[in-house]
Amino acid sequence: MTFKKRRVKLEDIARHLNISIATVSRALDESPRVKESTREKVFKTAKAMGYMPNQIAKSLSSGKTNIIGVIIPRYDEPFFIEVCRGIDEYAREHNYKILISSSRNSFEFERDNLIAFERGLVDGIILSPTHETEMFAHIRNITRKGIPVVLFDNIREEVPGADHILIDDDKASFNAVEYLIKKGKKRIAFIGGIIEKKVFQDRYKGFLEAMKQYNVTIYDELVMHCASLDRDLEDMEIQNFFKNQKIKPDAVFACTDNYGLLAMKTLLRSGRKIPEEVSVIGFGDLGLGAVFVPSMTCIAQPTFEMGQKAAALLIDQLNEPSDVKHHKRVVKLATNLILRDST
Amino acid sequence: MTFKKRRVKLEDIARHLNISIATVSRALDESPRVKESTREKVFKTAKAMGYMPNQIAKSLSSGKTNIIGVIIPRYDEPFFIEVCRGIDEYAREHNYKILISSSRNSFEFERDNLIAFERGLVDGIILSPTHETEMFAHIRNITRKGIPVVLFDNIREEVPGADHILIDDDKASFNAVEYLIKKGKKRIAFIGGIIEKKVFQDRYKGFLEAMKQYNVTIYDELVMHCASLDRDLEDMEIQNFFKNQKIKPDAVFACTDNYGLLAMKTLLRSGRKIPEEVSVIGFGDLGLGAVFVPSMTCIAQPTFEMGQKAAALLIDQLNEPSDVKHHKRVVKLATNLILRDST
DNA sequence: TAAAAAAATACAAACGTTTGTATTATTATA
DNA sequence: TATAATAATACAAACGTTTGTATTTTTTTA
Repeated sequence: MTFKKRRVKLEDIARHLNISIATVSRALDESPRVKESTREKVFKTAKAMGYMPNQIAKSLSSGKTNIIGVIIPRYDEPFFIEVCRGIDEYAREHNYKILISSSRNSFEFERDNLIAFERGLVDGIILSPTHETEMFAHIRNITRKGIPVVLFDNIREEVPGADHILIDDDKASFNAVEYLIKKGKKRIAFIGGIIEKKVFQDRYKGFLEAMKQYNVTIYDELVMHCASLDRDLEDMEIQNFFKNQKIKPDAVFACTDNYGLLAMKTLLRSGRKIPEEVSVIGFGDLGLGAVFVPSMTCIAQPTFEMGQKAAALLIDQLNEPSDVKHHKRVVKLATNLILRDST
Repeated sequence: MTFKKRRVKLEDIARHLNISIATVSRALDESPRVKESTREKVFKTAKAMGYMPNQIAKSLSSGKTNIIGVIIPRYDEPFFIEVCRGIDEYAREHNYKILISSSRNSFEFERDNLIAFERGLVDGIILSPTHETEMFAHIRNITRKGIPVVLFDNIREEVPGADHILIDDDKASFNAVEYLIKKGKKRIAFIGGIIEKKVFQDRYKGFLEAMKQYNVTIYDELVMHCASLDRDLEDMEIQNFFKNQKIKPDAVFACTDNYGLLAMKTLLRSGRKIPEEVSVIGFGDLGLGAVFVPSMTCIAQPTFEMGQKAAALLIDQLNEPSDVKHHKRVVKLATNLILRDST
């Protein structure tokens, strides 16, 4: 007998106890305005009738949904998932839920997602812009409406009114490459990512700076920027990169941990010895860098903390009285070079 | 000047054009009940005033949120993320959003999440039960209220009214182990997962069946069930497993791809040759099985499709007229043994 | 050109809460 | 015991839509 019984609402409780809806509402809120005995009766009846508050009605009435919208470029990137975990953890502790949307590396999707979020479903937004995102007008539109926004990871342009969280990619790369140079490496290969992406520009910059500062020759043949957005294609690209090199690199600096692992795989399969003949450093410590044989040296980012911090900044904005002019904050997080067997 | 201008609503458009709210609403809906010229005026004004419909009000009025709630045991498991991607893809195509919540491998959290979803925030729920989930009463509570539910992956008990999606774990394991046996392996090690989890019980069962059917000796020392819920601990457990074995396995069947990779890592580091001395098969093809050197043979599950199917079943339930008695469906998906260098 | 039919629009209730204000019931004070 | 103070409750508007029904306007028909 699948007869769908109507949801119990405040009115039902009120009618049953012959009191007003307002009193029921206040009783359930433990307001001091209702008599102890009434409150007890209401609780008992609510439980007996299986009352469940209607979140939507609550939200409409209060103007708050307690949902944070999160937009990331892709799901199949442990970095973003880990950030989401951080956001989720902090959010949950503060009574917020998160609604994750992928922009699928597309500016169009990013904008559409943003517009969807603008319809009052979320109280605030945490966003990691895609590499396609050149114009930030769509984000400014949101902040201008007074909707709190926190940006992270790939920020090409600062948005007035939004908070920003970044990694010092430039410096992190510099340190890693410097480390290779000091180990005596002369032919250092660089595997970058989509060059339109600010983080990859910065990592490249750090590489260049270190090479120049220590006067190490940069071989064009040993520099590539991965353009693929798909795991399988990345693999192909990296294989091709190493295939016909006349100069054999004695070190590889890869701008993601996946690139690092793919490089190691390709090198090992072509018979090269790691780290004896060639060292490898990856960026990020979420893939299987620690499990790979040999394990991979890499730059660890505080990914989870990044998410937590993003959530913290957003919720902080949400708690601001609306007449306070929000002061834009830029948070820079530090990285950490983890030495393993590949160097 | 951060003055928060009030959201534009239907009323504002109505007043501006001196027509009724109902007409504005219908005009924006392209209802045939409004005159062409009126519709045009409304659209123009809406755009000019920057109107954005209020999703919450819409939901309250229509009784639909167009949100699907998804509960998974953990985020840091590529399997679940991939399923979520599948759900998201299908959902998005059908104008639904997904709200993901992690139960953190805890029954308590799972139940709490379910209760949160019961508050009318989501139209339906897709859930993968934790290993702790023995009682399914909390899920039955939901279906009884007429809220559509689809379960996947770790289903210990069928829930009346819910749809179920599973993998034929038993058979997949049987086939993999049979493959090892036919290759002539005599000392096959088994690395299982939390034994409370139905999927791991089934994978173990498949292993046992194959071993018995072909009369291969099962060495207690070569069988373990990983109990950890944390990546680092898993690593330790597996290292310990191999450490003091008197019998050296000539093959390893691991119940997740991560276990498989950890096993390969441990074996390689202790100087064993793969596949010459020992073969390894993993379950799942989402980690770096293809990137590892040597690459890992594994049982591939249609993870993304699983998510799509789950969303499809759920949305199908949502579209059912509410008086139709829903017929519970059980969908079983097939797996595929991918041969690589580790065997 | 008046009545009937059709088209366009307006009205008002509903969705399930919250919350400010008004009212009633209770207790304290003189 | 009448009155003031306070406690408890009820009323009603508000949140921003949707939608069934009533009303008005326009068009068609005789």
